[in-house]
Amino acid sequence: MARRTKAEAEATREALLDAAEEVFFDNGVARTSLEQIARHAGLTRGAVYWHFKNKADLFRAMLDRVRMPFEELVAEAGVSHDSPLETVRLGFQLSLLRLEQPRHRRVLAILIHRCEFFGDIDPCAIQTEMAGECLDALSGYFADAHRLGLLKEGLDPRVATRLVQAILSGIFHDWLRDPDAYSIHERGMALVDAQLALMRRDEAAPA
Amino acid sequence: MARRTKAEAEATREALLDAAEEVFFDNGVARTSLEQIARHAGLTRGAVYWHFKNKADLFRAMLDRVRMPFEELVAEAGVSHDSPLETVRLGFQLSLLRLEQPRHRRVLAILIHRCEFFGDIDPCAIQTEMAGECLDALSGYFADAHRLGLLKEGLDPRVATRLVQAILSGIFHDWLRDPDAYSIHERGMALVDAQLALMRRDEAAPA
DNA sequence: ACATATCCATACACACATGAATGTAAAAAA
DNA sequence: TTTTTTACATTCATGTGTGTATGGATATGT
Repeated sequence: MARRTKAEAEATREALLDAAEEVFFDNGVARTSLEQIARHAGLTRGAVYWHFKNKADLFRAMLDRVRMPFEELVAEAGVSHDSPLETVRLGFQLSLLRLEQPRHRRVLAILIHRCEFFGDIDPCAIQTEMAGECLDALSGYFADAHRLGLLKEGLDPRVATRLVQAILSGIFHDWLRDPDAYSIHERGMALVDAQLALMRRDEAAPA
Repeated sequence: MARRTKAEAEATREALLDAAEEVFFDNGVARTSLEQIARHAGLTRGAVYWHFKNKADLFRAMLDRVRMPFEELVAEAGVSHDSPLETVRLGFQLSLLRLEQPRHRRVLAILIHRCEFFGDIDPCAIQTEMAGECLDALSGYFADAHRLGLLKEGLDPRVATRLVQAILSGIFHDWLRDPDAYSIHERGMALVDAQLALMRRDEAAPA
């Protein structure tokens, strides 16, 4: 076929990434060929190999459309709370809200449940990286909370950090196995609020 | 080659499963051929196709060597505690201890991080099933704890259940991404003990 | 002791995915 | 306008895995 204008070329690139999301989600990464992705977008493998080096490169590009670390979410919201515990709640809320967007839901489901490492892609390492960013942010907030005397007596801020991180990771994985079963935002916020209530120092006994 | 005795045949079957564990763990399920598994066991694909119908069947057999639900662990321990919260702690402890056995560690790492669905195997469904068993057990224990007035005032036993389930799921997934980084039993028990302490009703105010 | 079923190796046919090579018509540069 | 890139489609060569069919030697039942 003929050459397209720059805007049209960018549109087909996006179409390929959209197609990749859908086919990867339905069939798994390993079981889908580049031919299937191209045909699902109404194109051929020629288009794929023009825009991307290979399957791993396509996969990376697909991930790049959705990644945004924990702290940027809070920073982008622009609201700076006086209490670090409220900041944690906000970060939680923003993270869960983004998960309910179809694109993020699909891509993360692919990353977690529908691919294994191939080429130079190691989904496990990517997950570890994302979890690490989240952990660093949380540990900072809980260290502040501890300094301000907001945590329950005898509660190590590092333990508090790991508890909340584990809860976030847990509801994330559990929900991702069947995203249509319930709203992760709704159930997740109920759990964080309950947990934060448990970890907060009793109002009757200020520092 | 020649026919083997029944014991020898069973031994080669186990050898194939052992080889499958190692190669699946190293290369991922999709990227490993039955040829690789056979050669790693010092055999050929003929042996594989004799003992197993196909790769999915081999995979299922590999899983069957390690599966044991949450409640059977507690029942097998034989210790019946007066407090359901202690029972939860025991179940947690037994689960984490089993995870540190090399075989369980490898197979679960394969199930969670190194395979996507293929043939009639859906790892996601298997995970959901395992999580469901765990959730059912926990919800029973926390319902009992609530009836006995062991939980903190205002703490819904269903919320408590989901919190502990999320924590278990979270530390499980996080640890499995890098099992050699730390002991899941050690860190996991610290978290459960902290969480149970947070959820227990204060001693000063009995029911 | 004989026949047979078992346990595994070897060989074959088939499908399918990859990556590179080539073709091509239009957009962009000159 | 002419030339050169661009943005794909088409074709081809190669490798690799699967499933099955076949063979062969021995353990096992009778």
